Amino acid sequence: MNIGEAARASGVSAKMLRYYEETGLIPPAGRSASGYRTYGPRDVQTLRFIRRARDLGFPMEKVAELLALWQDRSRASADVKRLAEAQVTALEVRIAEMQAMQATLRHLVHACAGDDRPDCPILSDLGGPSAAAYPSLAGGLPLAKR
Amino acid sequence: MNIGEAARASGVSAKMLRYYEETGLIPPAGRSASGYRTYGPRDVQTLRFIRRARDLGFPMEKVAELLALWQDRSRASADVKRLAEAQVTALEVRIAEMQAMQATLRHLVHACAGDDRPDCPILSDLGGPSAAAYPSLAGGLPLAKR
DNA sequence: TCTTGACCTTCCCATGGTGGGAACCCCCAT
DNA sequence: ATGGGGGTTCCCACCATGGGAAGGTCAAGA
Repeated sequence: MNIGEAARASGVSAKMLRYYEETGLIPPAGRSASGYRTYGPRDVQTLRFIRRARDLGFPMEKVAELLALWQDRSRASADVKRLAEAQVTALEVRIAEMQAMQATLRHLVHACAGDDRPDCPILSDLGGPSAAAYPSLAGGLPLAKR
Repeated sequence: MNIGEAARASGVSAKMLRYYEETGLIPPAGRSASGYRTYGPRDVQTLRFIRRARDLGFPMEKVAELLALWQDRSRASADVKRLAEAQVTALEVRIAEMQAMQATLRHLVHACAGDDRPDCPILSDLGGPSAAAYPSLAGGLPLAKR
């Protein structure tokens, strides 16, 4: 299989395949005589594993750990579970942060007339000197990706 | 006020202050004879506005729009409200994605013994050929920032 | 007056994952 | 032999932020 086919079969883009190889997440693929990367069904399986772990929100670093455990036949399932639980917690934190933002926003939206007059509690709140309950310490929130 | 003091007073780091200026979000600050940037209470208020909008998860682009509306005395509150509502929706989407991940993860965690044996449904699921309900199309999720 | 330390300046680099695209090579079918 | 659809490497951009180097400035205390 060439890189494009492996990408289609695994759901990981060719671009990412090269990147994963470069960063050492996966070992260098074999090469054809003319320098093309070649992949087997086993590689595709590994890539699918990675893809799914990413889809569950694991950062690359954790994906690497999961991958290592997956390939270690003498692993303890407790180690895997720990990673998964940590991810659940990480998600919880992020979700809570965003929900706090949402609560504040909904409150403000509710108070805004939304007509053609300039008075707007949303702006006065953002601009005001008040200490207002801001969810601070949030993340940059790259809203919308892929 | 020098940049450090303005940073402390507004909650925006000096680094970000320079960056906001560079990208045109805020106009260039005045300069002292020796080249130091100088800020007044009004600037601090603007910075606090920006900080709060960021804390509500607005991306820079939207912050710029909010800022423009804030400074436009003839704005229609409807425009502000629209922006805020869009942000609520954006957050909703992200939250839903993460909750889907969490649901899948919790399910898997629940099924894992978490002892010293190697058998682990989490790994078999990630590695398996099954189509399993993966929340795909999620974000990169830069977990943990600031 | 001189030193010291806390401040400021600009400039470059890194992050995390991903996509875009240029410039070039290779393989197969017509 | 030619064209199109692969592949390869390399660099750039995103978004918003932090880190740090190299050097100029300011104010307080000796």
